[in-house]
Amino acid sequence: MAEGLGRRERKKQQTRRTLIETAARLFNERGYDATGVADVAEAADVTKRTFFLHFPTKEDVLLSDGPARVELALRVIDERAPQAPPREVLAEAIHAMIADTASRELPNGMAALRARLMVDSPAVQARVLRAVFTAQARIAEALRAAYPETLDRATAASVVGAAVGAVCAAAMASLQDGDAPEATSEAMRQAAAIALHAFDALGEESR
Amino acid sequence: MAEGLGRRERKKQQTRRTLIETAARLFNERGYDATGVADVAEAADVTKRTFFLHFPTKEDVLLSDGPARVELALRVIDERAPQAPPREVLAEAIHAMIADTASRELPNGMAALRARLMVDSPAVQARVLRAVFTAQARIAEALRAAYPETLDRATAASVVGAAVGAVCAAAMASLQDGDAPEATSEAMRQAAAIALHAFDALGEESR
DNA sequence: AATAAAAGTATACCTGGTGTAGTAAGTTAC
DNA sequence: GTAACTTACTACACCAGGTATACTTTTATT
Repeated sequence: MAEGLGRRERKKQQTRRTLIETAARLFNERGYDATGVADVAEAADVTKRTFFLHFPTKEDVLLSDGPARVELALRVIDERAPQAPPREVLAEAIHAMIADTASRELPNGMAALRARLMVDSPAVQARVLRAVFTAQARIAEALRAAYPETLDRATAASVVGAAVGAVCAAAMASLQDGDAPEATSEAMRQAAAIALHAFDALGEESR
Repeated sequence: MAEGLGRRERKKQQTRRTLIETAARLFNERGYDATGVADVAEAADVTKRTFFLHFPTKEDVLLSDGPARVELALRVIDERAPQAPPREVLAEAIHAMIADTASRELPNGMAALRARLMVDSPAVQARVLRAVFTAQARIAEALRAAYPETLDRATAASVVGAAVGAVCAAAMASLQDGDAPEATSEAMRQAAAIALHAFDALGEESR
């Protein structure tokens, strides 16, 4: 996406990629807490200050694909609503995010690393949860905005919260059981299916 | 609870209470980021080191009642399961937590302060979400353990994740709308009712 | 009264993160 | 082609959250 953006932009993206890869490698080798930002910068041959010009915190280097995934979900909602009913639109948005995670962050091992670091680093766990929470809020708002007559804020927040909460909890449980990637994404899909029954609680016209 | 525990323990609890009250007051007056741990310690007439002997991080001083609330939910599950069906047991546990929040942390303003700080301090938001996530995991495990034949880990994680996710999302939405405390707790109860329909997705014997 | 345990003190230190000013490379205009 | 403008990056000083260590003082035990 957007390739020919001049040498300056290309070098910037290169620095960014190098920082991400270097950080992932060092976190893997030495552990998260034992790897300082200074170490990552040193190994990537830039200064510590440059790291923070690319990522607001140490944890954010693990979340590079997050924003794109949220945009994906918002695009699905924008394209499918309000022709399709809320339940189907939300289902498709959630499934798009699950598929995106499986295709972009399983090959390079980023999802697995993040899941592992989440278990034994409070800071990583906190950052990931905050990203999920923010994404959830944006999706809920987009869904409400797509059906302004039939969905209020609290209801939209509830059904999206239920879906996202269920999917995340199932993913964590699966990963802690040591499941293979395919088993984990299947568990996420099943959790979504279960949570989407929250729509059964709503009136006919809100589903 | 447990009053006569000797002068030493009483003084320790007194120091702890003073730190909590002082921190809450200063956060209110000057804002969270503008108040350093050193300031809180100074105002409470102890050293910075003493603060960290009572609370592992600056954020934790806002979460003092959290653990007790989780224990409450676990006790409800322990007492009511497996006689009552999973759906009812989870509903009662959630309602107990909502009621406890409303009764213990609305009078002293702690809930309101925490909600406010959560909005404009990433660190507070992160810590609160992490606490919720941990609580959710413990409740899911307790529920699964109470019905070992009929609930697997992923399913338990899904329904609890749905319920907790919905309640939290609804609470945040309500608080950001500036609702009064009673309106917020009502929104939480409604969200729980909606999310508990996730049980409809399960087989007859798992509900 | 003597001893042990534990809360709190004093102080130095580490690391994540920011402010500021400057350099050098890349881009744009003449 | 060169001058002028941007901007990614550097260098360095600094702050706040959090930890390690060694010490003092109060409470509990016998």
